[in-house]
Amino acid sequence: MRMAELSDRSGVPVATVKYYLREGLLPPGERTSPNQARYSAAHVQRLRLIKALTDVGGLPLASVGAVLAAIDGDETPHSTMGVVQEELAGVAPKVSEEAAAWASGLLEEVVRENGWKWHEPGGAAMDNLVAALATAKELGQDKLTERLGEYARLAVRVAEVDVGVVAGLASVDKIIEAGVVATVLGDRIFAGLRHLAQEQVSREVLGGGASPKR
Amino acid sequence: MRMAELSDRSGVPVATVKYYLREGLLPPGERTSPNQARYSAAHVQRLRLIKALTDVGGLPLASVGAVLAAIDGDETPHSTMGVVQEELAGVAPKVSEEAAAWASGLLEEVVRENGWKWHEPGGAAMDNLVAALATAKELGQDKLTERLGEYARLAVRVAEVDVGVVAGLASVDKIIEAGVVATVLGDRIFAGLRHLAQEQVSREVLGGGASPKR
DNA sequence: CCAGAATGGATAGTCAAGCTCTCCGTTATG
DNA sequence: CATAACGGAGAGCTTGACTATCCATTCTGG
Repeated sequence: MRMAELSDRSGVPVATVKYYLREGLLPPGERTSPNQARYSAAHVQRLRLIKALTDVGGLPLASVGAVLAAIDGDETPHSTMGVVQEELAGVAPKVSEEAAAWASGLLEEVVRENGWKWHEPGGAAMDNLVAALATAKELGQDKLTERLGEYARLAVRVAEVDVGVVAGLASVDKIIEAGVVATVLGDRIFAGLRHLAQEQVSREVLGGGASPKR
Repeated sequence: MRMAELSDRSGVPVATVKYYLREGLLPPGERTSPNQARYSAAHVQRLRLIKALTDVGGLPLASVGAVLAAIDGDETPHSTMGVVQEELAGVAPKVSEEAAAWASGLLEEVVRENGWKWHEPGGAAMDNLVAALATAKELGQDKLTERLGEYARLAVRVAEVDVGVVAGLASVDKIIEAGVVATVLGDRIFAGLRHLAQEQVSREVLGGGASPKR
């Protein structure tokens, strides 16, 4: 297919497709003459993935580029997921030295309790978590951080489901793409479910009150 | 205190504080003369909250403004949380008509299984969830959506902890602010824990492989 | 008490992200 | 063969979130 059809099938405007080509997010089509190209179903799928990562996942295009490069590279699923997590986490906001130290200590405890281990510790995901905990502390929300252990135990349960989603897929490529999608969309889906559940539980526990306004 | 100290204690540059004042995110200080003002500890706290919502929560300033207005208004905790969820969800990405219909059906099932009810159904949180599910469908990630029920059950468990965090606080104001923080930071914290857990579980289940690259 | 720093207020400028528009010379197509 | 579509490149646009510059007051330390 050519530009117009690619644009049509993916729902992405022609000008935007050209922009993605320029930025290297979409691989060039197969040349049929010095200045004509043909695109495949893979291009449509790729555009859909880009839309999912940006619109639903909220990733900046630069991060999408990094994730796509990781998918295309022949890394292991594990290391590809590492890239996804780094990009999904983004740059952690800075917090005060002492709050960060306190948060690291708290997290350390949880890590120990759960018997987690790292070959190369750290990573943006952890930096972000530390920043979020430190921020909660700075805002004086101690109740929230006191429950970290409970959240961690539930997070393990969720992660088990996550891994179940990707395990048992046929090809490595499938596993990688499913892993990326499960991680990025999974966060949104779980957050959405949590919000719905919060409303239900809070009505049960705290009692009525008006339903939230639209 | 005056500008310089407010800026210093909150870590927000003077120019930015002035900008927030202009935008109405920060209430004006108490006048001491026609063109001088004094700020209080409440202003410092407010600035910290703004930073938390933008930096950690990733909310645009306009949404922060809406959330702050809801906090300041004398709505019930329940309706304030509704505003937070609306703003946190943002504008749901558009998806195809049929994918959305399918996702709504799937979600309907989960809602029924869990016995959830709404006075005024819908809301941005649900729109977002539907969009995320529809996107997963469009990407062909059926495994993910098949597990929705499991995720929902775990989400309820998480929500129970969430509500436990805010329940039993002394004043209504405390409950509201804690609720906002727990919702916004809670999403980040849980996502972080989930990512850490994913790495642990995937190594156990899928076996080694290199650790993700930094 | 007074020089110099700080303040509040307003306006304009900056920067990055993510497109979108316009050309242009070439290529397909009815 | 006329006209529509294409690819490629460049400039332009919009939004969001600041940042910088002025300026007329108001503080403040020696």
